[in-house]
Amino acid sequence: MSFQIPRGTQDILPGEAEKWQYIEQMARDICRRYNYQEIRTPIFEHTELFLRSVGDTTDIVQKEMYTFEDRGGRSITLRPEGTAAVVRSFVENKMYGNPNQPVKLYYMGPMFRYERPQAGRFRQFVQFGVEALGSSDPAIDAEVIALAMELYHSLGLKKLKLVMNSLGDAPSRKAHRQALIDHFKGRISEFCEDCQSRLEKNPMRILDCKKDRDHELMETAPSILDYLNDESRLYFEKVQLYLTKLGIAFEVDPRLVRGLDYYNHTAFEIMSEAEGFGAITTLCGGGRYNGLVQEIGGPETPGIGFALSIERLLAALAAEGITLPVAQGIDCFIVALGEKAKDESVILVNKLRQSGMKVERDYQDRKVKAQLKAADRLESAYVAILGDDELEKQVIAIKNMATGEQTEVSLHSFVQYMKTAVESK
RNA sequence: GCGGCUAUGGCGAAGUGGUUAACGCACCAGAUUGUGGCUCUGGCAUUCGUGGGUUCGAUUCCCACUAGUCGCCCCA
Repeated sequence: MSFQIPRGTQDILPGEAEKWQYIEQMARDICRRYNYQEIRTPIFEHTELFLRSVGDTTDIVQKEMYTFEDRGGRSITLRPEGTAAVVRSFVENKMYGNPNQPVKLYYMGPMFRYERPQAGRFRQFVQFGVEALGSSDPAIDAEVIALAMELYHSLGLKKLKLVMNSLGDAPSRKAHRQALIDHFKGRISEFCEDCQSRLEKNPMRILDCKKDRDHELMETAPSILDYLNDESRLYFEKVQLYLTKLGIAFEVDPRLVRGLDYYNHTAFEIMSEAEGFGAITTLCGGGRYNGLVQEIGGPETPGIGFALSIERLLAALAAEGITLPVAQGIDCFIVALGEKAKDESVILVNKLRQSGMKVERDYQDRKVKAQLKAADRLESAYVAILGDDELEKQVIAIKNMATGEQTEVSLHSFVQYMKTAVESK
């Protein structure tokens, strides 16, 4: 074997690609109805953008970025997530000056993270995400979450869990942070190495630790929810109220901490609860990032968004045994026998296609039997057979593959006959 | 970045330190010289991920590499 695909990447082959198209189409249609517009940004950005936005203490920045120097000596990074670039573009193109606020955007495309591949984890994966910039109305938080849920529901997923938390605003976080440090400080030596280093850098993440989750101090640790100031608390309550009014079930998990530094207030994850899904169950993650636009050099602008992986969405569909209604099969297969008939079939195939039908023929010089077999394999609804006999009479035989019935129609009425047959099917 | 398991034809899968590598599916041909889905017959891996080692001999034993897979960390 001379070449193989790079680790953690995948070819999406025919048969599978149709599912992607179906999902993408569904996502676009939902965005249209929610009035989110597509934005396409480059696949790479200046490294500095991600250091600033994602946060240089995060795992993404510390060990997962595809960073390289280009020929001009610039440090370039393949985007590990979508929000940074959208915000960069928002600022660079002065979308904050757009009279239509908030600016509601969506994107779909590959992201890159240098990781060990695993079930549901790839080095190149596709994210669909939305960002709403310019509003701090809790209704937009609920709208963004509803949009994600609608996509999953419209594809038939049922076994989902929406988990919510509020990370609060800056003063709330600061107070909570201090409370956490005070809580763990005395006995931090009883915790894992990671947690020990988290104590000063980001004590909130200790709560998220899988290793030490049973430690008694975890139970009694101060919850962010108790440290939210009035403004933050009311905001979170309003988001929950709206979700409830929308009939979207959720649970509040005060331990939910998102991996990127830029989040505040609303944080949420949508997870699959399907049996045998594997270790990674997060389908979608998102939250509010009110300081990010300013961090990137724009005016103070609130924002909220989410990102979800199409790969994991497909895995969730598979886990729930859902088959997407992707069209398969063709309308007509033209079997041609003999040189003259083959010459004629070139034209007939073209005519059918131009009138909207999905049509195929033989290009392998196969015998009748094999051509019929090929038609069967392609799940063709009809087969049209043209040989010397038919050519002489200026007719063509049409066989309904489901019933086996066969009739002859004149060549000049062939296209019209096929059209009505296919449409009435 | 760390650990477990795996690597045989287009796919699934058995197998043994020794001159012919099961089987199933798919595919091709024929039985049916102009008609598919069923049946029958035949065909289809100078070769067992790559490289090296042990051995008289390795697909089978050992090592490395690569890849897949599952898990840890973390995330989408």
